[in-house]
Amino acid sequence: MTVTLADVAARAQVSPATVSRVLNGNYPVAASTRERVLRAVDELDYVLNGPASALAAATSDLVGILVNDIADPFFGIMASAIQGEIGGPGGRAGGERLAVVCNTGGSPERELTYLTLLQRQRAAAVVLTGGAVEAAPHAEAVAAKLRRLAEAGTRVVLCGRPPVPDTGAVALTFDNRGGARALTEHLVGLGHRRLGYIAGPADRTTTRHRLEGHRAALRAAGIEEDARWTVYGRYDRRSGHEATLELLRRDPSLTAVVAANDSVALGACAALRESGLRIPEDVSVAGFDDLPFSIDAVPALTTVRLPLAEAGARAGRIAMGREEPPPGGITSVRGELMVRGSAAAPRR
Amino acid sequence: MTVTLADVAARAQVSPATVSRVLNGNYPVAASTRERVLRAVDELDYVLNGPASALAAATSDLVGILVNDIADPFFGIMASAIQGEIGGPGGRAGGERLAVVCNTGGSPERELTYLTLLQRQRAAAVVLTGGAVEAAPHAEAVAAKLRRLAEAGTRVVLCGRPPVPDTGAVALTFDNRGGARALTEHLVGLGHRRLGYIAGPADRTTTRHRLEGHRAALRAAGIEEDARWTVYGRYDRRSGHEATLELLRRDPSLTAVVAANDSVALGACAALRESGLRIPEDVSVAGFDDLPFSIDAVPALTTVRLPLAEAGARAGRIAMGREEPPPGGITSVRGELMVRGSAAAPRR
DNA sequence: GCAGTGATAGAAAGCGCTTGCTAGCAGAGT
DNA sequence: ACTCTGCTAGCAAGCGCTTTCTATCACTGC
Repeated sequence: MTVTLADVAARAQVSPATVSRVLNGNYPVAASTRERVLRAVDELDYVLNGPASALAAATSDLVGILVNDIADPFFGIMASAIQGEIGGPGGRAGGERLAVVCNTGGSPERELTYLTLLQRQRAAAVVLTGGAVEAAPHAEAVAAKLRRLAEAGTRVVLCGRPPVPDTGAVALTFDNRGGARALTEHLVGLGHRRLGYIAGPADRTTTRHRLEGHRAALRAAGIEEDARWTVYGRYDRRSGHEATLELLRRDPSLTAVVAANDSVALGACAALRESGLRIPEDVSVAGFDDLPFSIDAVPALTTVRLPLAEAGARAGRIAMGREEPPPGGITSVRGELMVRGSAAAPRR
Repeated sequence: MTVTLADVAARAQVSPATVSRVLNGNYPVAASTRERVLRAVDELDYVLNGPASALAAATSDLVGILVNDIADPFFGIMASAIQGEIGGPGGRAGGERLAVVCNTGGSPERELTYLTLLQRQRAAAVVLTGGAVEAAPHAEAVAAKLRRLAEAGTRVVLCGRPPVPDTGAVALTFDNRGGARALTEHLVGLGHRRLGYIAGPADRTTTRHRLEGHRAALRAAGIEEDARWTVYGRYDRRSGHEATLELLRRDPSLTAVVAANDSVALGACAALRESGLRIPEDVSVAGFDDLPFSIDAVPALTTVRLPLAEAGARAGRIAMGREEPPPGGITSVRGELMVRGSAAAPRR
């Protein structure tokens, strides 16, 4: 029923071996023969059987990209950049590879299961993006999985994610700590002394690093920490909205709200406005990531731009073996402070 | 080097066949035997060889999701919902399936290539999302591909995409025409008579349908069309920005700008503001899709909400054979007009 | 004119798994 | 006691491809 290599071979009057070689192009085949084979392929509308080929060759052309939330442009932009370099169809990369993105939804179990699924498919490479869950049992399970993948010849790249020692995984880490620190320093420089902070989920590396940067800036400015000023939530708008109301309840005198990311900041803006507060006159707001919509907020969001596309592209190239990994397999990618209208000197 | 079924079998003192049956669970195996096998699997840290299994069983557990732009939440939200139902890891679906999203970037060639790649992998199902390219040669090529996929037993579902006749593909289509019409009717009802329209790429079904709906509303209101009022662009913010400046140049007396989607609308807002125009006092703006950030625009965007998550979930279930396809394999999903602050009665 | 040399093509042995069919065996029925 | 039946487990034949090794053939050079 379905066309096989043998059918093509018969039609082209050559052996299956020859057809295989024409298709893979890694063995000399006379031009005339090649043409005959190609014609037969075309006429029969033959499509290689991926599993069979992967089995025989002991390699596959699958590349997995793990993201925490595919509906979040933060990941979408990275995934897009990675995929662009993987080649996938249309990429300038050589053999066509199937770059697939897997949505973990931030769940550690799903992450692990996807990793297993990818291992099962004998993926050529795997790129993990975004913050990792820090809880020890999970972190260790992931490390073990990555080690095993590497052993099986799968290239592993971490993009915007902290290094995982002893796994052979290349890490392009975002300098969340530094970016957050610069951001808060900017606010402090404007004169803010009472700053609320809306953090992400408590067990994520990204959350911790950004919070650490924020606190480092406060400490450097001699501002004493107030436990009421930090609220944990999720990385979405809704969470920013809720958390802001909570912050306002805890301390109505806050002059600035620093959000874990831009979506959260947007939710914060909405909550502030609903509370009758003007931005930035009454309360300044700052985000993180500088996603495309952030510049359209009114006022435009002061935030930290992360080179998502660049980092993704680089991760993609490294995953494809088209670029040298950084020395030591680890490098830190810095963000850039984007000063815009949502943060100004406090007036109260 | 790598552990195989045979290794597990040896360790559990059973035949490979038995191990396979334990793992697939579709054949009676005595409880004691099963347990012994499972223990061996665990001890050896065995991971099934996907390609081998797919080859032997002539099926795979891969489900492909094609999106036009993975960095666009419009697709991200649908993809997320689809993936949630596919089961993937963590889903309540039975056997674990690898739901993968493929980013075509809106390119017809890539779309075709991904389809081939998926066919090559003998995917269990494929879900195509978003508008299709209408150019005849391409549309036909896609139709042929879908037909072939269906023949090979791959379930094909179109989500937010027009039906493709004679392919056996199930279609959950968005009623873009109706939504657009309702939106423009709303604006016209507010008193607008000179409305600019920023369309998407000219060859997309989505673009055409929305534009048709818009024009139908104008016609119904007896408003004569002006060719200057329509500008084509892409589905992104930047395009909205540029197109708006162009519209303003062509006819500074416009009182409303209707955008192809919310991102475009955001760009339009920015351009209007830069041009010294207030929203909605001087110019009303309307979007489409109602993405999460749209409510945070200032003023909040009047737009048409598309049930992206619901449609995606349904598409996912159908792809998994867990829900009956709609009668005739085709159904239209309606949008809902969201009246918000960005559109008001014209003042000039 | 004959061995030597390259260039091409074929034969065949798997790759690791699934599954139809068969075999063994214990308890049930007569 | 003997066949029948139902439950398990094993055998072995592939699934469709890649790749090593070998064979063939046309030249080349002496």
